[in-house]
Amino acid sequence: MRRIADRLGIRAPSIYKHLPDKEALEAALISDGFAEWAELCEATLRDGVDHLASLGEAYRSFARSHPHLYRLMTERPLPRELLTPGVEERAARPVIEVAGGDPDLGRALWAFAHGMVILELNDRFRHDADLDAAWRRGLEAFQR
Amino acid sequence: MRRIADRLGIRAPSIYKHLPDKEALEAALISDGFAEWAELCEATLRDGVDHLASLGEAYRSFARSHPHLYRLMTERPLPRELLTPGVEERAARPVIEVAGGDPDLGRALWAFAHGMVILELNDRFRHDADLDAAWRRGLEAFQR
DNA sequence: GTCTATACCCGGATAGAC
DNA sequence: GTCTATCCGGGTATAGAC
Repeated sequence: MRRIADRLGIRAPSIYKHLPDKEALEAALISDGFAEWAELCEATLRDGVDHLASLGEAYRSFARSHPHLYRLMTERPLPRELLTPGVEERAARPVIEVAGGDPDLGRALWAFAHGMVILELNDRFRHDADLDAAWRRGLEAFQR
Repeated sequence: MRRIADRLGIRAPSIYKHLPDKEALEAALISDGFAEWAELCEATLRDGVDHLASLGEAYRSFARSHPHLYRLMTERPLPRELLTPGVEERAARPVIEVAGGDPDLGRALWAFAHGMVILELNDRFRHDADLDAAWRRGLEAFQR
């Protein structure tokens, strides 16, 4: 709360005049994150050729552009009661769509993308690992 | 440190007579975790039929049996200088092996398994999701 | 809507006696 | 190798003046 207040140019206690507590602040950030991700997806699928590869690139790029937000969105159970209604579904739809409408395959694909991204953010791959190649191999597997 | 001391039946400061600091304690736990995982793998691959499916099951079961240890092993960069020499490689070998010796495919497979496991631990799947089915779909993709 | 002052809790770690 | 007492930094959150 103190660091966020710093960025806003105010003191931490002032935040509580706008939002009830930290959880509400997180929920607002997460809702915005889902909306941004959904827009990114919709743009990507609109004009892309290889939808699977494009979505993979978009996913990795989103996570690397907003690493803290990405963690907020994935590292804990979602505060669903506090989110903007419908954002979660809107964000999930493109991934299921690219999985041919199969929710189980969609979750497997999400798990692969999330695993690649979070292990990269956590610096858990060996530094000589070729992550582009790993992404390619994984997406190839899901292609067929 | 206080909670660990409680479990040991001593006070927190006593830990520092055995280990220099928290990082060293974590490294010791992580080394043990890698060793246990490697043994589990070696047993699994020794007598299993479908190696890929068996390893997937072993991975998920390991993570669910030791959720905090699993997080310790994956959520931050490894303190490699402090680990028992060779444990990381020994733990990684079975996954690369089941990926036909291809390190890139091995990393993709690891990412899928880690993604499935950590999203489950983080309670990030919808509660009506069929995780067994998602695991099956993902492993099928990597099978071919 | 902002501030200052502060309460309260929890974390890792150290000093020094026994 | 254990203990008690303590330090110091960090976190969220509240009270109450302006």
